[in-house]
Amino acid sequence: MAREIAKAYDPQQIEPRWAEYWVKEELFKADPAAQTGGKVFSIVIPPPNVTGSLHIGHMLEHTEIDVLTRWHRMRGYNTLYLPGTDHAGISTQRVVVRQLADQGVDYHRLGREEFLKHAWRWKEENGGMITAQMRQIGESCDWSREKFTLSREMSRVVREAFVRLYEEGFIYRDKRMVNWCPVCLTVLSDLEVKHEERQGHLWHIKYPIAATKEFLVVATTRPETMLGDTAVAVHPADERYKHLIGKKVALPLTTREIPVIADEMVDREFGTGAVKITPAHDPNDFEVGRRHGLAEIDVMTDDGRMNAAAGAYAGMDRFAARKKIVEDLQAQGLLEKVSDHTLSISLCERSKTIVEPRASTQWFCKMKPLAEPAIAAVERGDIQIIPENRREEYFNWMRNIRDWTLSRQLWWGHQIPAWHCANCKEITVAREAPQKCAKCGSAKLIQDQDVLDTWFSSGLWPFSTLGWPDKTADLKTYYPTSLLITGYDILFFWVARMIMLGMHFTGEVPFRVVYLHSLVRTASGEKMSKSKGTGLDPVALNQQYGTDAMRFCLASMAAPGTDIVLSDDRLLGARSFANKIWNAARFLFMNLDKFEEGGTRLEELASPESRAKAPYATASGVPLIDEWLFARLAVTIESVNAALENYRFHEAAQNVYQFFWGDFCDWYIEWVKPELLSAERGRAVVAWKNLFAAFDAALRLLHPFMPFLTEELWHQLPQRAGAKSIALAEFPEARAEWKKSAALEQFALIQELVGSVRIIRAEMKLDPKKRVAAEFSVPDAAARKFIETNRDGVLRLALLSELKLSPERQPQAGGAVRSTAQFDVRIEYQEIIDAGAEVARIRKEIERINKDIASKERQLGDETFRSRAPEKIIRGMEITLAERRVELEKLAERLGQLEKSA
RNA sequence: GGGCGACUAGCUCAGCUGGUUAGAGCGCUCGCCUCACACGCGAGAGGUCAAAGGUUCAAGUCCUUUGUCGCCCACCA
Repeated sequence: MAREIAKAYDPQQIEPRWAEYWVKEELFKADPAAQTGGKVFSIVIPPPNVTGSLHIGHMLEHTEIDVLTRWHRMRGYNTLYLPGTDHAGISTQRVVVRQLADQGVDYHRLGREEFLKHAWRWKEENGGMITAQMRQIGESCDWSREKFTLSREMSRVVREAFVRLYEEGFIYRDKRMVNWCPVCLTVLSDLEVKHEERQGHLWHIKYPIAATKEFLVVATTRPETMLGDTAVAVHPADERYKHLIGKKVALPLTTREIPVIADEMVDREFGTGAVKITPAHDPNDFEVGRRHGLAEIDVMTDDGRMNAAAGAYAGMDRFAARKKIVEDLQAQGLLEKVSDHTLSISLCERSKTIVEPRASTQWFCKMKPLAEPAIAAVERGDIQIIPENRREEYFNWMRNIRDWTLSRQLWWGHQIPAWHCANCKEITVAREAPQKCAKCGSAKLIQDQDVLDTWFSSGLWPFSTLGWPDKTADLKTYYPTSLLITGYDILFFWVARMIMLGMHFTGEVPFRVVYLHSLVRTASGEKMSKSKGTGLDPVALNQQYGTDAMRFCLASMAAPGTDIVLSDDRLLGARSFANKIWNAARFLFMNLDKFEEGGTRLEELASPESRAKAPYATASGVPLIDEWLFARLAVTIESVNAALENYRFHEAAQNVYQFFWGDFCDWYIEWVKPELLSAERGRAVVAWKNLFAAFDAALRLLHPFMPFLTEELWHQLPQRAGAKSIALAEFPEARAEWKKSAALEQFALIQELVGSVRIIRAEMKLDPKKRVAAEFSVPDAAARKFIETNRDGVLRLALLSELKLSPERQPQAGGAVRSTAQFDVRIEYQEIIDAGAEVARIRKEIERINKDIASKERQLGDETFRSRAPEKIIRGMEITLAERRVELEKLAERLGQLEKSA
């Protein structure tokens, strides 16, 4: 029965149906009992960045993940998603903090419990939204697992990991220089600090030398920190200052006197060669201070204002204080000069405020010993990093790794499992809250208020989600996982730490392959970001183009190594492709009744046994066109598989596109149309069977890329009883009996035949409806034979009224002629063609061929080339050369005729 | 200061381990509303592969230098 489907593909009508269906039917639920012959594909999924909604970057990532997962699933793997961890903890907090601020609530005063209530509520609401959006874009993963993240179970895992690392001596507590954000009121890891070049000043300040009228001039970019100076350092070998070492200088604006010390770290060339030392506010100075036993005077408050130690400046904002101090110094004549200076400032990645280096007591993790095995694993190839060039980046960072600042002064996150004794200050690190202090027995224990960097728990994800520290069946089956896909921007934040922690705790790598995808950028090349307002909204694009189009577009642009700039053009192209598929299906559906009248049940054809029978033969064998199409299909399947195996999504997409549009639609459907409607029943049925088989295979081939569209069409086609989803159908196999290279060559010649007539028609500006007679001269007898068998198709596609075949080289003049090495075609037509243009064209062509011939003759005549080049290249070149010569000869002949008749 | 990447048709980009006439999509030109599709069909124009050297029988592809743009890392006051 003929089926009506809409005239154009409307994603808004189709797509919403399926996302929920997939999840409801639990199509993507891992099945450890599945008989997969040990074929397991487990994939670690990065978290959606829960700052409100998805952005287009997620689309790329999840398209890649989903393509690979569906592809594996269709090929009989037991597949498992490990949904990404909540690294969004901090961004969640940021959003909630902002919202609270809008309501006039101070986050820091709120307290942990109260704040978490707000944060959880927000996360419930928005987490649900994210899940819905993920569904909408075709992600079939069950995001409810994400709730695991901050659950009690996860806390247990995090504590376990923390305590173990502590007991093994990796985690320690220390006072040292850290990056402090005065707005977020927390310490930041090095990775959370961004650097920026800014135009600043270098203030030269005169420090009076005690008991003299002299001054020692120091240069600084941050005058406000001078209030915390506890020394001035010079280079020990600096002749200018040697005599001052050990002397004292008066610290201006204060009553303190500070020593002049000698330290190698001073660069004699920079500034004045004398450096003020502020151990509490500068990393270098901190080191120097420790070496020389200097006091560490912190002159600032947590929120970046001057504290009591700053004397008269107490209470002022650090930048206001800077201004005032400079003014005061000037007033006292202690400011020698101010010069311009370009400096690199440190900014908090989130609040964009200038980070204040501060000495502070924090929790740290020793990284060197964790990094070593992680480096070795990548060196050995136990973990493969793709693309290759990121390996170096990984090594570079890992070899220069520094200890990791674990603690954060936030309410949101996993609280550090350490308890401080109110009595004796002893710290107890434990899995569960201890009853009393191990040292003094006091019961007055207070848990450390700090939380762990979210990347700590994220780093445990590949095994914590599988049940670690217990030895679970999941862990055994799915760990090490097969693959991690993520953006290269979190290689260090997340990937490196998962490798280090994974190897440390499980003794095995957490994943075999790390595929680092590109970042999607805006037209102006910026990284897409919500906060900058440069992100494309996937939901809006969804409305505009459809998810399948978006997915296909992203996949086709996902060449590894370079970033992606998304454009409307590409999206439109992908939408057109979706529409093309839809319409090809529409063509099938409109004529289904004719097929079914033939007595074959379509649903029978959809069985694997029937699929093996394609292509079907008529009484006279399998038609060339069908052999050709299935040969092309086999080639396409093979290249798609190869491409996906190597994460070359763009190649896979391109191959599918080319096959479906170029081969299936443009040639196959056009060619078999009349056969489908043929009065000859048997022939029509065979044509339909093959068309159906090919289309069915093409749909399955396309499914990983365009899940919605293919699911819809697959359901529209009759399927066997109990068939649930195309996602569970087999991915097409490149069957050995499909690979007919002869058919590929033969049909290629026919395509050329048709093409050459079309060229002539276009050049002569023939009325498209006007059929003309063509004369082909084909010296090769075998070729003449298969052209003869396929005469009808050529007649139709080339719009010919008549087709003459001769074995002779075409001698006659007149009409329009086109030649290749294999054949000539001549079209007789009374209207005179533009002889001048034709002559010009031929001359140009001759020139090109001449060049080519000359270059090949030169190479083939070269003994070194002949002795060194592979046989295949030489043979190929000889054949091509022979063909070129024939072409040249024909062109010259034709040119002669034209010139004679002119 | 280190490290990495990009530079190929008007535009956006492919081109994996060097190998016969460098590709695609969009745009443009010409002709078509041909009963699946104008989100379409057929044809065409358009490139000294950023520059200069080098290695090689052979270079868009490997090496060196230069230029332009971008990114990442780095505690120089």
